[in-house]
Amino acid sequence: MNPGTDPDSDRVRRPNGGRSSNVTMRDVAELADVSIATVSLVVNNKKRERIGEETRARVLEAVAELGYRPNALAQSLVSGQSPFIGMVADAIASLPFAGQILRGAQEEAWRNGYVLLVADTDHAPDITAEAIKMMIDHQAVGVLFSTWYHREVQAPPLLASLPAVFVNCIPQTPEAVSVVPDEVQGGRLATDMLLDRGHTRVAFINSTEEAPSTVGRLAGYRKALAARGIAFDPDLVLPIFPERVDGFQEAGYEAGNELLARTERPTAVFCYNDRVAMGLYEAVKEHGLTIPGDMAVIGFDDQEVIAAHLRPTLTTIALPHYEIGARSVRALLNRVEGAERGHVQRVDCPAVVRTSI
Amino acid sequence: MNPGTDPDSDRVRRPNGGRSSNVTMRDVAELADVSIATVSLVVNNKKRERIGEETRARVLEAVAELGYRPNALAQSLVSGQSPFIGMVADAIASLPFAGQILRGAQEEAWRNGYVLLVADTDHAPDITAEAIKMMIDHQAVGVLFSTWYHREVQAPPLLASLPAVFVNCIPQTPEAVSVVPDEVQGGRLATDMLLDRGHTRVAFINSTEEAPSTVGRLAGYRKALAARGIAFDPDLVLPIFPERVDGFQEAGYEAGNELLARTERPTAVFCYNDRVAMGLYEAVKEHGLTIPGDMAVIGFDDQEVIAAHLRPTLTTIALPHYEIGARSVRALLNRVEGAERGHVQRVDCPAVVRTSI
DNA sequence: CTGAAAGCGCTTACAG
DNA sequence: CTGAAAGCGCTTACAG
Repeated sequence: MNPGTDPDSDRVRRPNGGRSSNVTMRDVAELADVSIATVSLVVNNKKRERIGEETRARVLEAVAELGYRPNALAQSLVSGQSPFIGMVADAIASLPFAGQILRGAQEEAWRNGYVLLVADTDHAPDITAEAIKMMIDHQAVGVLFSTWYHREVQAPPLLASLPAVFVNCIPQTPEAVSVVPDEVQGGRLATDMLLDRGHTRVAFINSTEEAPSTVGRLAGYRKALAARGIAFDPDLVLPIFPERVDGFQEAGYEAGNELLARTERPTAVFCYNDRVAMGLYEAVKEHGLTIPGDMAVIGFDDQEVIAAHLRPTLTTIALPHYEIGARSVRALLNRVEGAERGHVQRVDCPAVVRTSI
Repeated sequence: MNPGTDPDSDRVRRPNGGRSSNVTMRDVAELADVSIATVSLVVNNKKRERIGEETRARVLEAVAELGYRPNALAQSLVSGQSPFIGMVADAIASLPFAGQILRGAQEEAWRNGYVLLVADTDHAPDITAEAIKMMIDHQAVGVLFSTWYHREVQAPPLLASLPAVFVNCIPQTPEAVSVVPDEVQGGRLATDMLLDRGHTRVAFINSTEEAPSTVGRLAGYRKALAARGIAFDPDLVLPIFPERVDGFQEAGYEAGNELLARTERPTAVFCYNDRVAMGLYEAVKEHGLTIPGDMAVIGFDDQEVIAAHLRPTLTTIALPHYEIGARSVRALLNRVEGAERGHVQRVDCPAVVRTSI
């Protein structure tokens, strides 16, 4: 701390904007009276054996006194290793879902020494392109391209220029790697749970968009039936058109009414999602019937606001968003390392048992 | 493109990990046969007048041919200006709300040439600290500290070391700058809308936590009454304890039953939030009454899944999350510039009219 | 009109 | 055991 010999004034201090945080390795070196190379070594705890105990202590003391923290940007520059993983999502804002993916991705990224650079594109192609460019410019090792609901997508052309993994979506490109929920398994699980409780006439209110969720869940429903030797009855699957009636709840309500008007009513119904179930509840109640007594119902998605607070609370199948997020960064990192060839990874959807079945 | 004179092999190419993207300014310079300084000038479109047309064209061509993009990290290093704004949120995952804040913040950040570094802490103090450190290490110009519901917070100590703005929350520190929703205005608006429709006995089902939302909305409710010369009747505000009954819906249901059992029923009710309204709907229906005929109801939050799809659809007051996010980065940037002294900025909550009043 | 040089904050062989 | 030097990919005075 020899202030007398410290040629502090000779040094050009912060000729840059001045916006930079402050104390650099050079400051530490001067205070500890060692070279910056030495500071680097002790700060990074490298080649421990080569640094004298006394010196190391002096450096550490200086670091503490100045509150020094290495500039991560400079470190990246020299190491050539970016600390960033990009994540471009079409709608973090719309649903809690995307947030869970983000969380899973973030934690797995941190665990591996990476940091997430996120962008919400709101489906705008130009924003998507801008976001990807931004990520490339910041040297992201790769990007997670994520959608808030499971679907097929057109991969943005820019994505070809760096490692990418598709999260909750599947592009046409065969070499792509995707991580998505296992819709078939989920549909089967939902149906099995109803069947397990002795129901044999199980209806399925399914949506009509051509999507992995609609076809997958239906396939799962049929598998469950087949496994028990129950014949598939087309009359028991009710198609809904949420876009025509302004929402899933509305569609579920109508489908429910149709179901309840039948002479031979199903005793249980598997709903395409919790919103549909919410509408169905409404119909059942208007008919003076009770759930699950007169009709058992199971949903899909585990959308907390609805599922946990309907009367009765809704048993449902959860979408494994957190896990999908986490696995996506693992897949991306593998891909960066050169491992991980194109394929889609399906993650199990767990049941959340409440009181509607 | 003189390959003969290009001493390519003399240059040490990418002695780093090899992870780095690829083409550098040096590559462009060689291809265009100019110095890297020149490349820099044309790429950044600086000192235009000083670059010959012919040269500029040659450089641009090389840039295009190689697909060169500047390394943003290196640029930051030399300019001393970070492109990052940190955003630490306690729960992006839980609700759609936080996502809207993120979106608003992101767009405003991009507009100003910044990029968001986001971290979801799930309320864990150690993760919060780690996140802030990470942001400091990456030279973020400042951080947005955001909570998913409006409340008072204890500012993390680390936040003292760089410019910060509190988003959707208010710390005790007086010099802090906060951006929050205007609860009083919102409460008043909700009540006014009911009053405007001729109701005079307007109940308010309010939550009991000591929070800006509960006290603010109540204040707004009273103001609206006072402005019309309607005496405040304490019996008309029903306290609920959502944590005791496992949810707002459940609490709203119970409060609804209590209200409906009264001999002199209110004709309209302002609910603390949409979830409470959802529970109230249930109670009203069980009593064989209709909304808004027998009872008008207005909510708060505009939680899409609920508000837009209840039967009848719910009129409610929206939380201006997007705007809060956008204003927060404006405030942060001002703070970085040295302007913006400590204060709290309240953003108006707009009404979303549907069919329940 | 253009290039050489210094420098941003670091790390890593290479000497000694 | 420790320091000087080169270099990461850029930008910006300063010469010419």
